[in-house]
Amino acid sequence: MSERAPGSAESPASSANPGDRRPRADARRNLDALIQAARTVFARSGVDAPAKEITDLAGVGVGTLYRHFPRRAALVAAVLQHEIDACADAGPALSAAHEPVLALARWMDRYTAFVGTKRGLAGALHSGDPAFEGLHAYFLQRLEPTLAELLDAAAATGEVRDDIGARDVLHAIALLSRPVPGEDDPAYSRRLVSVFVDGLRTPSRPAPPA
Amino acid sequence: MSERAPGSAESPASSANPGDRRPRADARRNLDALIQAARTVFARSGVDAPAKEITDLAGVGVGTLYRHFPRRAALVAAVLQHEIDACADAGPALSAAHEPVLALARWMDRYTAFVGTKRGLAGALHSGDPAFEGLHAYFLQRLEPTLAELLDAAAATGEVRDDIGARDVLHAIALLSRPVPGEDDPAYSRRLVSVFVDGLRTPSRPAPPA
DNA sequence: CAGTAAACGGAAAGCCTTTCCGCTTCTGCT
DNA sequence: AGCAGAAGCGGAAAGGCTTTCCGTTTACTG
Repeated sequence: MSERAPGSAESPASSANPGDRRPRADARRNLDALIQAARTVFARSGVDAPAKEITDLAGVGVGTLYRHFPRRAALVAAVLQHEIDACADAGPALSAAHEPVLALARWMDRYTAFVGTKRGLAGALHSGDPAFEGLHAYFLQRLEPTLAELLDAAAATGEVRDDIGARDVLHAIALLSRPVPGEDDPAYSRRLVSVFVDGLRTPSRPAPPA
Repeated sequence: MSERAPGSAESPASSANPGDRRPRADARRNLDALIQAARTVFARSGVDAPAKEITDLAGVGVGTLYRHFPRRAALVAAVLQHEIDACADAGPALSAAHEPVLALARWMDRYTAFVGTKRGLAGALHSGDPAFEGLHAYFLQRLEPTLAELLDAAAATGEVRDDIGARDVLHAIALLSRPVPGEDDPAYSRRLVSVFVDGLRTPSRPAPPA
C-alpha cells in the first residue's frame, strides 16, 4: 500500500504517455538501490550527508545518481515521498478502529511523531528550494484528504471547530514539530502541538441556558 | 538602546579582562563595515549569499571576514543580534501604551512580523548548527523576559492561562511564522499563530455549579 | 547474435567556505 | 618625528561538495 505503482493517479507527471518505453532493468534496479541507500544514509547521517556516501552504499557512480535525480534535492524528495505514503496510509486504519475524536487525536500523534522524526521533511518542505515544490504538492495531495476526513468526522461531533482546514493543521503541526535548540525532547514538540490543538476546539460557546 | 556596549551585562564573554588591549582602529572599522554589508546583502540575496558578495561590498578581503567571524555562521549571528535587540526594545514601549492583553497581542504581532520577515532568523535558530547556540541563548536572554512580563500582566487579568511559559510561546510563534510553500501571504502565518494564541486562553472552566 | 540506444562510472569543472602566510598599517615608545 | 613590533590585512590555495560531461559498457530488439 505504500509503493506507488508508476502511473498511479497520485503521481504527478508519470502517466504512461503513448510514446515512452519501459525503462531498462538495470536502470530500475539502480534507482531502487539509490533510494534505499539514501534512506539508510539520511537516517544515519542526516539529509546533508554527502552524495558520495549514498552512491557508495548503493554501489553506483555519482553519474547514475544525477541522471535519476537531476538535483540532489530530488533524491531527498523521493525518499520523503515514501514516508508520506506510510503516514497517509495510517489514516483509514485509525478511523476504522476508533471513534472520530480519538481517531483524530491518534492520527495527529502519528503525524507529529512522523514529522518530528524525519527532521529532513519539515526542513525540506520549508526550505524554499524549488526542487521541493513537487514534494509539497504530493504531501498535500496525500495527507490533506486523509486528515480532512478525520477532521470532518470530528467536527460533526461538535467538539472541534470547522473553520480551520486540514491543510492549515498539517502545516501548523509540521512547523511546530521542528526541533528547537535547547529542547531535544520530542515531548516538547507535543506540548506546543497540544496548545495548538486546544485552539482547535470549538470556542467555548456560552453554555446553553438551562 | 540597540547597540550593546562592549562589556555590558548581557554580552556573554566580553568583560574587559585585565590583559586585553583596545582593538586597532582599522579592525573596528572593518568589523562595522562587514556587519553593515552583511545586513544589506542578507536582505537583498538571503542569508545563503556567498561570503564574497559581502566582503566585496565591505571592501575587505575574505581573510578579514574570517578573522572577525571564525565561521560564516557567526556573521549571520552577529547580524541577527541587531534585529533581536530591536524587537526586545519594543516590549516596554507597548506595555506602557496599552492595557495588558492588548499590549501582549500587539507585541506578538510585532514579533510575528519580525520573525516572519527575517527569514534567516528562524532558519538559523533551528538549523542545529552549533554556531547558533550562542545566538539562541541571546535570543532567549533578550526576548524571554520581555514576553514574560507581558504574559504575566495578561495572565493576571485571568484571560490567559499561566501554565505555558514565555519561552514556549516564543518558540511556537517562531516556528509557526516560518514560510510555507504554497502560502506566501504573511496573513497565513498570522492565522496559524492566532489559533495557537486561542489555545493560550484560559481553558473554558466548567461553569461553577450554581 | 549483432546493432543500437540507454545507462553507466568517475574524472573534471565550478562554487563555496575556510586556512594560511607574506605584506601592510597602526600604535606605543623614545 | 621616527622606529620597532605587533596586530591586522588580502587574496591565493586548500578542501569539500554538487553537478556536468563523455567515452565505455550493458541491456533490449529484431
